[in-house]
Amino acid sequence: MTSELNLLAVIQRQLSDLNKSEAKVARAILNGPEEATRSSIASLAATAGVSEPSVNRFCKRFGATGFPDFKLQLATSLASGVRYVSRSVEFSDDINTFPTKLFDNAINALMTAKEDLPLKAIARAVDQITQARRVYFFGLGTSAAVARDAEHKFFRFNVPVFTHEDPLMQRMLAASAGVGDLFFFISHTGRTKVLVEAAEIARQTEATIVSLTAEGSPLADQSHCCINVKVEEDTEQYLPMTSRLVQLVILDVLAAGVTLRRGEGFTPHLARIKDSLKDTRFPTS
Amino acid sequence: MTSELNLLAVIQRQLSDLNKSEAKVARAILNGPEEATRSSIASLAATAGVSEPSVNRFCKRFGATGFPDFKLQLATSLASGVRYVSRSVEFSDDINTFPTKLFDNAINALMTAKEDLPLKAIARAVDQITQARRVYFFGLGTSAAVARDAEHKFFRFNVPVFTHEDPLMQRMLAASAGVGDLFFFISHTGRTKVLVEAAEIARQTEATIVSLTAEGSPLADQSHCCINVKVEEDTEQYLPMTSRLVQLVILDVLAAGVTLRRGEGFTPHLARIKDSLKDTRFPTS
DNA sequence: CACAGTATGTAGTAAATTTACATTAATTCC
DNA sequence: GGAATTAATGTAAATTTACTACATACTGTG
Repeated sequence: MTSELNLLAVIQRQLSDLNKSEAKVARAILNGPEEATRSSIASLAATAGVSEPSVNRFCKRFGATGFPDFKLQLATSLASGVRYVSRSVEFSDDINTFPTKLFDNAINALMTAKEDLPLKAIARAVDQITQARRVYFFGLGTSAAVARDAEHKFFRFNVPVFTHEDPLMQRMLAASAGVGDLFFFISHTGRTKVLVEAAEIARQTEATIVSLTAEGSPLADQSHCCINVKVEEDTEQYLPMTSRLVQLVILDVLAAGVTLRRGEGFTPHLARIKDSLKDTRFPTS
Repeated sequence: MTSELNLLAVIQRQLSDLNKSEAKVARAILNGPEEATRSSIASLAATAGVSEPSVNRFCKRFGATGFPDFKLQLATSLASGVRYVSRSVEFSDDINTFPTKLFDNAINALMTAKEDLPLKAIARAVDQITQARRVYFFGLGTSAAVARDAEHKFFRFNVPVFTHEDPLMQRMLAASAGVGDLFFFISHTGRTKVLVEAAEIARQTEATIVSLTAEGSPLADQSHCCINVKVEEDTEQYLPMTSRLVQLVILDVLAAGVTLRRGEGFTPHLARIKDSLKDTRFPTS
């Protein structure tokens, strides 16, 4: 009866506590959830390689009154958009399956991140950015692109923003920093040597260090304010796919925070910037 | 089978075109949709004051294979329908509300985009990237950051990838293109003049033009293959916040597609690149 | 090794859904 | 306006589906 938002995750979590045949059922469902919603108890039992009552018992174990009720719950849970069990792309995937998987993983990551946002750190970062005289966004690799995005966004706020992908430039700027300078480091792992070194250098000045990175990492240790993003990146994947999405949205949040801090009087300024782009575009038919 | 976004709306719309008893069923369902998903065909027939086959016919009329299938669709539609309200940030928002709103909007955008992905265009783009000798990712403004991200990702695939934010460089490279060159243009509006011009120039060569942009835009017109992203950007917002997220995930999809095309034999190559980054990081405690 | 307890399956039963057909209502055409 | 035709609805039987009670097999323990 407890309408669980997220049935697949519950099943996944309890997988180890299940009986042999219940586990078979669980795996069959996790393998093809939407197919399961369309199956009869007989066909699902056949797919799982168990008897029909085993399926029925499985359903009751998960709080349903019976198989039809379970299917309903499953369908509802699936419809809420996302496969909560993050699914990695297999070589057997084709064009009909892997795009959806990647989108699901992305959505999943954002939903998970939304669950416990580090609001205090965000609020603090907004304060510090608002007060800063100059803001430097530093990242390397994939995070460089995130930094670049942040630059474009924050540029709108009249704050002098700078980005540099070059570690040497990052070091030099860090070394010559002073009061009012804010260094915003972006890194998924928080362990990239040259970036951490730049942070260490900046830390010896009067500058403020903010980072968007993993909790407890060397980079976090160097920061006055660390916005901690917990995203379990699929380790089979060879690139941080989902974490950068979360980083981008968090930067959106910071940007929105700064705008709100500026108050309504600031809106015309944004409008002016937007208008200035008008002539660079072909008019809409 | 056409998974309709909002079944109740469809029923409401067709209400006048229905037979007497079908209309009774429709009203019964509209009256208590979630109750309907829990009822048997008999009890719903009783509530509506019609016979069981009438209910069955009603279900088939709305594209279901039968009553259970209809209930499933209804449940799905009810579960997903709720969160389609995108909420914009107000000046009255505080730290507890606006971060969630921004995350919701982002999640929404991805969910909506996932609903109808242009799979044919994606498949085609994967083909063309796989075959290309060289790939150029071009974007301006926010899309430049997306292009940069794509560069990092696709670099892993042994394809020579290039990005340039400078419109002049973009023009020159476009002009000197030839067979085997692929230009991948990224633009939310598809109307940015200098970018469209670069596309026009490239179009006059033997190069392939792929774009990730709005359907029917000038940029799309110049492309051999256009991946169409429909995201209604909140016009009150002064920046394309959500569309770039969708663009990024679509580029992930393309990258995954290319990897799959390469086959399993390619995995060691990716692993080698990953290993090469090892020494640039502080080891995990 | 036997016993208790649990897990799983078999078979029968009840329920729900669908199909085929009969009946009634509505519409058309002389 | 009334027979003929077509569509709409309902009845009842057939079929599929799900559930229950019970039997068997398996697991672990004294």
